[in-house]
Amino acid sequence: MARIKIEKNSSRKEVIVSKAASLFREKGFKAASMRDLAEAVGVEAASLYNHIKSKTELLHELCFGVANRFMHHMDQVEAKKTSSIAKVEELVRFHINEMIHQYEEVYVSDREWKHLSDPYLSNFQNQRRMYRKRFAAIIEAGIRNKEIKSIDAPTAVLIILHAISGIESWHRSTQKINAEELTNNMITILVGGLTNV
Amino acid sequence: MARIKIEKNSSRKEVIVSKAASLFREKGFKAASMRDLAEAVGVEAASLYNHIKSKTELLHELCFGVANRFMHHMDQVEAKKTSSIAKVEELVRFHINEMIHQYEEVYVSDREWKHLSDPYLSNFQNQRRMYRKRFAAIIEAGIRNKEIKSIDAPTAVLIILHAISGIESWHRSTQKINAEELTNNMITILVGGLTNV
DNA sequence: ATAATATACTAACACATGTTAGCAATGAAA
DNA sequence: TTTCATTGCTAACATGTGTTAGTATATTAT
Repeated sequence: MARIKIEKNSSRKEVIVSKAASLFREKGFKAASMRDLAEAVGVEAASLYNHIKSKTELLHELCFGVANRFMHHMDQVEAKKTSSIAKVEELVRFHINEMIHQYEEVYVSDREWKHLSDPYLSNFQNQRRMYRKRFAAIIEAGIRNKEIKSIDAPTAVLIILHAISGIESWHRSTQKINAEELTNNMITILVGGLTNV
Repeated sequence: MARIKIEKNSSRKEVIVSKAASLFREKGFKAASMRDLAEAVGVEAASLYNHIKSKTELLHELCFGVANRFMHHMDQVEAKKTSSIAKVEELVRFHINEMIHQYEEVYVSDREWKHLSDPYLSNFQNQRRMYRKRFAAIIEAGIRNKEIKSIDAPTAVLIILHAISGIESWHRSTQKINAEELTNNMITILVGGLTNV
């Protein structure tokens, strides 16, 4: 009988969620079937239900796992007593890092949240809106004290977040520059592009 | 009997493709059913097949329609005798414009092409790769003659294209700044961020 | 060793899906 | 008016889906 192999400090459910992340990223939530997932895990489809409640639960776990990490990081950044531009850079660096090292989950959370259903859907959308509002507020503070170019803050946030999600293409490309170089280039363009000269 | 209404200069098939764009954007290709589409068009599902060959054909039409427009525009821009930075700006403006005014199609082409199947899939991916290569080449030319900051050109392309696709959020947001202002802000950050000072 | 719990399997269900066949109504051409 | 191609409808199909029931096996605790 094929059992799900676990590393130490990880439950079988976590294995499933992790494989789900990779599958949902590859095929999309709707196109990825529980039978696909079962095969990736090395078990029959029905067996998955000893560990999870539903397919949607997998999406919850992924989306809110990511959302919570970002929210928590935002708390920390806001609490700091650094310049606005330094805060922006720290947020950007965190995003880039997550997108590089927690690629699958972050990607899925970003692209597949549409398939959540209420009340999770509304909840997630609210968190997202809040996060962006707080990000924009930091940029606006920077504009007021002349650290940052006078631009529309929500637009800047939109550009930054989506630009970073472009790291998806980097992951898929065959001739990758290394991660550090990628980070530096992105910081140069995104943060450099905002900074007042 | 409910007939598909057509405006002048547009076939019934075009009406279907257009409604499909809006539906695929809203729900995703996989989650949007032919019965959903039929309802949006005002007809029974089976009737759609008098006009189209398959659900996938709808995706082809959308993806390659968009890809062809962008390729054609790239041809035009390359042929010009302007500065590199002017070419970049023109490409960016075109993208922004398309993303504002042909939102549904461009969005679907960008997010749902994964569900194409070979040989269309490979073909589409190639076109995409080519487009980005040509875009990067323009930026590299700009770097060589010092118009543009010395950065990794493929990374810059990745940032620009994904940032623009963020206009999706603008479409969905309730408090939109107007389109012209949005365009100017994006040009400022993206093109301004590249320009050598 | 025995009991209890966790985990897997097979079989099946109810439902949604894309699509086809065959036929009826419509509009344009003669 | 008759003819013919267009376009619509109903019914049905084969297949894939998420999920449950019931049962067998493996692991852990006593």
